[in-house]
Amino acid sequence: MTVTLADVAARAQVSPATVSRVLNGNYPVAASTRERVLKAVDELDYVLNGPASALAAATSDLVGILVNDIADPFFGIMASAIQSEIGGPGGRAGGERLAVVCNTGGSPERELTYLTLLQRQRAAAVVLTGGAIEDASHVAAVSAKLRKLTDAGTRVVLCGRPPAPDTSAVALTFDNRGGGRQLTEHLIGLGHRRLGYIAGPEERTTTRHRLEGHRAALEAAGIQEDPRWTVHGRYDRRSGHEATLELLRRDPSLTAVVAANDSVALGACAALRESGLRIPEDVSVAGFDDLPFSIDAVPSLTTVRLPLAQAGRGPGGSPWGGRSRRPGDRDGAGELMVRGSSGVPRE
Amino acid sequence: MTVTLADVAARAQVSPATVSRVLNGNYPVAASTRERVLKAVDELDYVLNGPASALAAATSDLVGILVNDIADPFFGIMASAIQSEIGGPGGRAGGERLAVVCNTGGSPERELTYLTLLQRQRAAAVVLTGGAIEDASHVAAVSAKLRKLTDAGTRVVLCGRPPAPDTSAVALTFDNRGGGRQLTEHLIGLGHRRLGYIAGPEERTTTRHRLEGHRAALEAAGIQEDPRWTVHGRYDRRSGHEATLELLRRDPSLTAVVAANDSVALGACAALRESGLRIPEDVSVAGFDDLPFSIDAVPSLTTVRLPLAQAGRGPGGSPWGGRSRRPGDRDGAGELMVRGSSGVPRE
DNA sequence: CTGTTAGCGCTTTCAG
DNA sequence: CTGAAAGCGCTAACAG
Repeated sequence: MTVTLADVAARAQVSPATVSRVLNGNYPVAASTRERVLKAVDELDYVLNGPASALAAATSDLVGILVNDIADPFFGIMASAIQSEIGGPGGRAGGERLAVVCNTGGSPERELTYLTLLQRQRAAAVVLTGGAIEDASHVAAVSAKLRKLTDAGTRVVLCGRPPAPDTSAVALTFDNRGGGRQLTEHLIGLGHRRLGYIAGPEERTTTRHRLEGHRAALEAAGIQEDPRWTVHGRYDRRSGHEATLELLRRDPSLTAVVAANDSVALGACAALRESGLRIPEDVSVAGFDDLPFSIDAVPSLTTVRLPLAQAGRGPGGSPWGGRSRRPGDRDGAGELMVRGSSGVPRE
Repeated sequence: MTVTLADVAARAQVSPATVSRVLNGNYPVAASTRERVLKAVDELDYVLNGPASALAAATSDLVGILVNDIADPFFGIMASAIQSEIGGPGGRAGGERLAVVCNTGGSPERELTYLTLLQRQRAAAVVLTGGAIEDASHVAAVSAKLRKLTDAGTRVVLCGRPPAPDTSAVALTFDNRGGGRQLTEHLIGLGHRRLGYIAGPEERTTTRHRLEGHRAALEAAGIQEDPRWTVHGRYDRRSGHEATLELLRRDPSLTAVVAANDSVALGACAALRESGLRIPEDVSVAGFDDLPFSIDAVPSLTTVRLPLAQAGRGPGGSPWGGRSRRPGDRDGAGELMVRGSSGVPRE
């Protein structure tokens, strides 16, 4: 049947404990013994039983990464960054830690379900990425779960979402508000006074922060916002397309459209073009995130670059290094990327 | 300390065995008893210990999905599709199965490492997505691993890569060869006779198949291929940019560039534009995969659409349904999407 | 540095 | 339909 640690021990003529020590490399073992054990492992083609060792040690090598949409490169890039950060050696069995990417699809229930599943697996850490849902009861439920997780020894990291109060979770945030503000300031500086805004789903922190930044810029410039200028949608291209058509219907005199993210902006560009409008001559467009494809849009997209690839490497050092973030550290700042899709308004 | 099944049993005044049966729902239990148990679970806020149950039952709910690059939507879309396919109820503990997305980064070693990790976790299933590496020793190593996995009861599914001989792995392939051929036939039909090809990394099945399709089309049209017309690179935008410059240097008379995938094609477009060439008037460009952003390129990309979102739903029914693929079923066919980036050659 | 000895928390026959 | 008991395979004190 399946080879167990005891079989290896027998073959190497040592005790099971010794084999375990060799495999985990966390305890001194004589070189000659180690070799003998390793040889036996190899000959028997032995593979450690993960559940058994997790049970005995009361921890596992799993690290859960929750994402809202795995098909969206925004999350893919973060997940990739996080994974390579934790991937290094250091896992219990001398091997790598297993990064578990879980796709919540933006659903609160699934988020909670995955958190429970991860709790059940006694995950070593869980990382929640992207904007959080702002519904009060859900926030409470998540906080409670996170508290249980940290109590059980699971490290919790929030990446791109605000800190969870009453929780020992480390938070690495992005400055969505500041980025949104910069973007709109740039457009205003160009002379725009009538700007449409395609926001993401409501009740999402990212959505709210970006929108707040936009409004702060408007206000600072003394521009009175027209309620017709804001439309909510999803974070995808299709949504950007529809929302832009809606915006145009509501107020054809808009000279700029600011989108919740780059995908939405691409959809907006398409809608504008179909409507016979030139970018940026007739309408300027701006995105957010600076995903790789944004530079290839024509004209290339003016957007805000977020340090997505630095996710998992907090300002206070890697959250995996055991050091938690020092209060006072700044958010991951956004960098305004001015490109071809924004220009001076028509007339 | 942490609540165990025994605590629940005590509170519900039943034996641990009964609690287990209620939780797993795979054994008759009196309704009144069940309720009592569920109530206790709720009151105690009990969470099943995954490792312990995996150890005792010798299986787990984990499903591993191996991807070459999680930041690439090509894989993200497939992973998402697979996850939603397996996500439904049916996991051991009545809950969802935990989909584990593992990022190999295209490295053979990491692929093997993850396979071992998954084997160690006694995964319920593993899905390998995307092109396989063709190095003989690696292929042998992977096959051996897969055989061990299936022997241990893990279901193995190959998605977008050729079947593994001597393995009971289910394979769902994409018709890369046919797609490549269609694309080039389209270009030839337009009048192109001098076509550059930016291939993916060597020793990858996807790369080889797409290239073979391209060459088959060339040959069928009686076009003698010039060795200078093919360049190998990576599956990303940057690579497409560099390769295009190289292609232009080698033979400025090229009238079309066929790229390994859409990202590469975008890079190619950028390089062409920087070189003062218009698309498609001076040079036509074609991609592969039809990722969401491709339609938003300007001009929009002529490409081949692959049924990525159907990954995990094989032609013979879902591979998760227990039914394996019937021999003779056809590959996931590619659909030629003719768009603005391809046109008749100059002159 | 190595062996012995208990469990970790759950599932699963086997009885009742 | 329910309980008792025997592990699943490994780790972690504790001695030597």
